[in-house]
Amino acid sequence: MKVITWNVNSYNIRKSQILTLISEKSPDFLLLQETKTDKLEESPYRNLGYKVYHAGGKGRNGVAIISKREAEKLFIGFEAIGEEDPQAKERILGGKFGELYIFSIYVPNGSPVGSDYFFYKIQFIYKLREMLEKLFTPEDLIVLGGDFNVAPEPEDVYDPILLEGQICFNERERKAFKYLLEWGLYDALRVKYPNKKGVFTWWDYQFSAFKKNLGMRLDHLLITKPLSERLREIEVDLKTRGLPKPSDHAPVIADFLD
DNA sequence: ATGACTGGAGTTTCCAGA
Repeated sequence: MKVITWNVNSYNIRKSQILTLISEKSPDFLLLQETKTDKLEESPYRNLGYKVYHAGGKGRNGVAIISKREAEKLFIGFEAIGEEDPQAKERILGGKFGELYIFSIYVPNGSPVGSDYFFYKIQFIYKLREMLEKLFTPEDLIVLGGDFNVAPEPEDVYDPILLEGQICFNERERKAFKYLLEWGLYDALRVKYPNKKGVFTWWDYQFSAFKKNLGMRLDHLLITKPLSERLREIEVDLKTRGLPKPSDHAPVIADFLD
């Protein structure tokens, strides 16, 4: 079973790259973030044998699940914990696929540090754990994939001294992210590569950051223990980030034993 | 040339992204 998560930074601009990724990798589940549209077409994916599930707003946010299997149930926003948060409805989309639960997540950026929006981001991460507690147990087969906008450890940014305290790499965000994991999730990349340095998923469009590998690891596949035991391989798709007119994020691709 | 941000909304500029 192959699962890919990718912040595409606009569905419309990245459409052909998305179709290429599907053709080349044939994922069982493709999780998209920042579709930045309220309408996501279905026919190109139907033709390739995929179902499309999308929750998005005009010009901003937007999460999708493109799946070979049909969802038996969908989870949108924080409805499971009784929250009527309109933003969350464009940032959280989950589906039940047999015994698997797959989520596409787009955590708010939260800039600037210390602003109301920053605290909204922190709360958002705590609420994700609350949602898991309400719906599941850590023995369930769960994938939380997406752009979490948090680099969890010093190895996950190109310069931890320079970036300490900045957005996506400060104590409050790392603490919230760790608390989410402590419910019973494993950071799939670190399951396979616990100490590997220089693995990033986002590079600024400016300053030739990708060429110099000045990036951060913000996109994650968080999985429960039974899935971590089935993790075969995981990689960041640098080729897609290197294409002309790329997203600023690279896809993260994981393969599990069936 | 040792280098230059992108996308969306909606208008010719601003804002968010991270």
